[in-house]
Amino acid sequence: MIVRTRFAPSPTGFLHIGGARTALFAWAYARRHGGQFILRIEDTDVERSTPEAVQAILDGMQWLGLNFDEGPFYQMQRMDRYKQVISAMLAAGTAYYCYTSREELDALRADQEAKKEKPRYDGRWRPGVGKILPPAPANVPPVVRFRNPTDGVVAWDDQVKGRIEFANSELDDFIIARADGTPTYNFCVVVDDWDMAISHVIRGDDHVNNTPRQINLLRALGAPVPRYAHLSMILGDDGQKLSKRHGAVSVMQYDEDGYLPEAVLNYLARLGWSHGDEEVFSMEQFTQWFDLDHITASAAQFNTEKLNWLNAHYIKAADPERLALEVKRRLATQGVSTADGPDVALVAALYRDRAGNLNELADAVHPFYAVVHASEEVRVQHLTDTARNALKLLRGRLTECVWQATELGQLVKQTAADSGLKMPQVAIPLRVALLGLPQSPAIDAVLEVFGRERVLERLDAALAG
RNA sequence: GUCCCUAUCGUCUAGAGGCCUAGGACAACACCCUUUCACGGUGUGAACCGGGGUUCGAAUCCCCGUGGGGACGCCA
Repeated sequence: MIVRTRFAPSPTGFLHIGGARTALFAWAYARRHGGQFILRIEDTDVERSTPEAVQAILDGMQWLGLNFDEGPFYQMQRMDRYKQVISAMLAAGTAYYCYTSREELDALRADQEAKKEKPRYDGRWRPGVGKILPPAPANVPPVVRFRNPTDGVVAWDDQVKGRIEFANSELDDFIIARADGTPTYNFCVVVDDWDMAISHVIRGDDHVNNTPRQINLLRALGAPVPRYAHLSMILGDDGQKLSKRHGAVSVMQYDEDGYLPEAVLNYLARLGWSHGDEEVFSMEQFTQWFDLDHITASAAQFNTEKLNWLNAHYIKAADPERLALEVKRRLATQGVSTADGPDVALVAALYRDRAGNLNELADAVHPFYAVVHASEEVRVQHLTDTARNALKLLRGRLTECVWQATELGQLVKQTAADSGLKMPQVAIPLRVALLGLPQSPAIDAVLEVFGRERVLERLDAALAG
């Protein structure tokens, strides 16, 4: 069997973390089996779909590197096909016109709710042997309903949840085409999955209840039934359902917040799926390991701390040149140019072990390219008279020496000794003088990367102040 | 209300009847490293929702309860 999976978002908002994981799993499954991954935009809700949302989804997919082999397909461009199938169903008697108005439907629902029954269509326009239908009302444009089987059960072996069964008596004759003729979701999905030869439908858990309807539809059409895998949802950090107020943010927000895509991907891969004790792995590994058998059936809570840890891990391992690009991009938005300073990759390499995210990295690197004045408190505490004297002594020695870390470190150490001070008593004031901060990576490395000229410049400015 | 799904450390999870005195990771805590701040290293504490079965034996299978989630649209 050729594996063909799809990701089918509706463009009513950005690509959020839940959608991203669904896309990731569907993508990985196709990759794992040498199949195809298809992107399909479900834009039949004309009211809420926007081109901006389509773009946002595409951007999110691209940032994550979830490349698709076919698509994007747009359902709005497939209207002719849907209408053709609907006519065929009408002709075959597997679908029928229903003239029940929205008002009547509301009344029916209210009545059923009052009786504590499950609200559903009562089949009043469903044709039946020996059943006399009322005359079609003149000015009511009809909807088209699917003639769902009335008895028996629909069942499937869900690849993550196991066997699921629904009694047909629980299902009603749902609408497949609106009064204006446009097809509805459950219908479009079925026709698309059929036409696109989707072998595995990997999607959110919220679609479990749609599955029996879709299977019935597929059968009525004589189409093959794909395999289904329903992923349980992702809860927010606080255990609450994800919503706009609770962390359902765009994946692009993670870019903005300084996350590396591979960290987000790795985190998402482990949220609801596992491969023994493996925690840190590349997408190459993931696509070799991924399977549907090891997906958790229950909902998972998002844990920002673990994501942060992974992000820091990937930053430590990242190529300094790449880090430099990210840092420059971020500094540029703050109006800071790195053109006149030391090589950004060298500075980034100095700081990558201690940055939690790319924004922190950019902030740490910042003082190398723009004078950052130490706070009054820091100056008073560290730039004492004894410290200043030591720095003056050091300054003199710095003009002549070999500009190399080990050498520079020795010099600082020697200066401390000559001034009757301990190493930190010179190193810390030196950090304050150079970077405006009492902490930095090893002072010898900082000096080396910073360069003689700039070091002397900053030292002079600090000693003059 | 009805239907469907689900339940192992605070969190993500390993676990397919004996390998479980329940493993790993994040977080927490302690110690070590150290030129500051970090990184890192080592170690500690921390869980099978409750009740019934089945079985020689259950975290694992079944039933009930409880908790959590989803669905019940001319939304997707």
